[in-house]
Amino acid sequence: MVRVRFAPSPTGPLHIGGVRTALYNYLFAKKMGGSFILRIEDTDRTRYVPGAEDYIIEALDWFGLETDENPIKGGDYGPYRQSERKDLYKQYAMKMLEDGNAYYAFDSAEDLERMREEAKENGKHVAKYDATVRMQMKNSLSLSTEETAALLEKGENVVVRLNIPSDRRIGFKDIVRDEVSFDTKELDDKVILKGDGMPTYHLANIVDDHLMEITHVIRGEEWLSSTAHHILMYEFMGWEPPQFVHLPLILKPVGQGKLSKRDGAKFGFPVFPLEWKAEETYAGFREDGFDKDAIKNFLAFLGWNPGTEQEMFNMEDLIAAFSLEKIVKSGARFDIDKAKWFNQQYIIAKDNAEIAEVIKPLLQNASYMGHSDSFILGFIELMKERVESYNEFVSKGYYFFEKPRIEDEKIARKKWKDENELHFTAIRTQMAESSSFDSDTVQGIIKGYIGDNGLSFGAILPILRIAISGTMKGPDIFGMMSLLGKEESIDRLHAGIEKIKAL
RNA sequence: UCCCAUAUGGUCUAGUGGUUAGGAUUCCGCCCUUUCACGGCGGCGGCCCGGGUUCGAUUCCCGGUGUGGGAACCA
Repeated sequence: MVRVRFAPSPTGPLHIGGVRTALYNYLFAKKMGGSFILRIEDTDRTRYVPGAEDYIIEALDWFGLETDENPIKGGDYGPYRQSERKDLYKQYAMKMLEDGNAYYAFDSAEDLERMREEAKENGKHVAKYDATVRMQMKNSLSLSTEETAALLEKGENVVVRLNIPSDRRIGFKDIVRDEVSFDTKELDDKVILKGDGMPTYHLANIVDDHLMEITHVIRGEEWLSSTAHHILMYEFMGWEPPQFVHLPLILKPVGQGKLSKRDGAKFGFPVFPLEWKAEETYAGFREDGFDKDAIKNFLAFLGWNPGTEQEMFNMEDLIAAFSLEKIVKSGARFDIDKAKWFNQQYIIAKDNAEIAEVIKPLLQNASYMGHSDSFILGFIELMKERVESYNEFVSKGYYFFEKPRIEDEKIARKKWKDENELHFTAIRTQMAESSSFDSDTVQGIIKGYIGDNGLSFGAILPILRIAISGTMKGPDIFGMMSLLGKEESIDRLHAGIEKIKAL
């Protein structure tokens, strides 16, 4: 039975890279008929951000990445919040202590600082708390039993560190990267239990993954370097380690480094699934009008591909096609253009009624009230191929709900001829007299008039379009007029012509 | 600096000891549409570098370089 977990830390809003990690875990779990677990890694009390856990849950919920076990609904392996498992970790730290695989250390922040300074003076570029300095530090290895007991009694700066063996090669198999190995002399004696009694990530992680019977650890590549520590800890505990899968990181669109929360504002696109409001506000894909399925499809392809040329995948197909072996090894730059393209494709393919559910609140926010469902559905049909986000239905299609602003003044001026006055008066009269006003009828009236009077389409259509919608860009003019209705179309034609004349 | 990982058009990627190195996106052009968009067609653009093995290397080997990550009582 496959069991995987998504284990974010509630230190702020869930990053889009975290969403991808969650997605891959979910896809793998579903593919294998296994369980997908949410575990909250809140062991750092100084970085805890209220609301972050709710945000994580809401984001997963928005994407429909349902978890089988989580802090809210529980499960057979709970609790699922590490802060609630505090006592558990201590036991295992004690076990490692007893076996000599860990030791107490009593160094103060100043002691550690001094150690680092000295290392630097000795020409070392990296200062690690390891076998080379271990015996010069204040710990249960360097101190006598009595001294140790006294310091333990005092209780200041007491941490538990891993006793990393020297001269060993720790190797493991990563499903994406194959064999990876580290020399233990590169590894530091990591703190596993902190002064406040909380475990660090490393301890909590292996204890929980073991206790929760996690079979595959699918996480970001930033963890690759500490995996040797984890393997060693599984060994110390006599536990079977899970399979490891380190995902390539998502990089900035341009420049150096991984995608960060600042990049959103910098490049003008969201890097978070949902909007996050704190001292600063960070944009969210949802609020920016992205479709959740489009984002999932986009994210799935950032670091993975099925090896075929298909790239539009619904969840079911994605689950069927997904495999850990096809995960790409190198980091992927975040490309918002690709995300927008996926979004547009999804909007076009989406059922109008479904789109209506999403955009109705947006229309309300813009104070566009009181429109019938059929009007909204007709509006969606006309606009869906012309927007790349849900929000653009409102920003680009505003003139379906209020009087248009003349945007293409230059074209209007250029196309305006005095005789248009006469033509449009005649057209208005014909429209007023028409008993029906469907798209074909409107088209018949306009084209008929043009034909009967030996005019060119170019003499009439651009002015008509600008009068109705204010812009040269937009859906089929006859469809728009029909949807707007006879009264409104005639009114706009009249008012529009007056405005154009005055330009 | 050390360790680990990684390297195919601008970006996301497929793939191979002999291929015109494929797809997607972006950009450009044409067609469709007397608008825009969608769609269709076409184009620009690529195997990190240097050695070696080989009849032949983008592919295998060695060495560089670039890039990413890590080197916390953070995750």
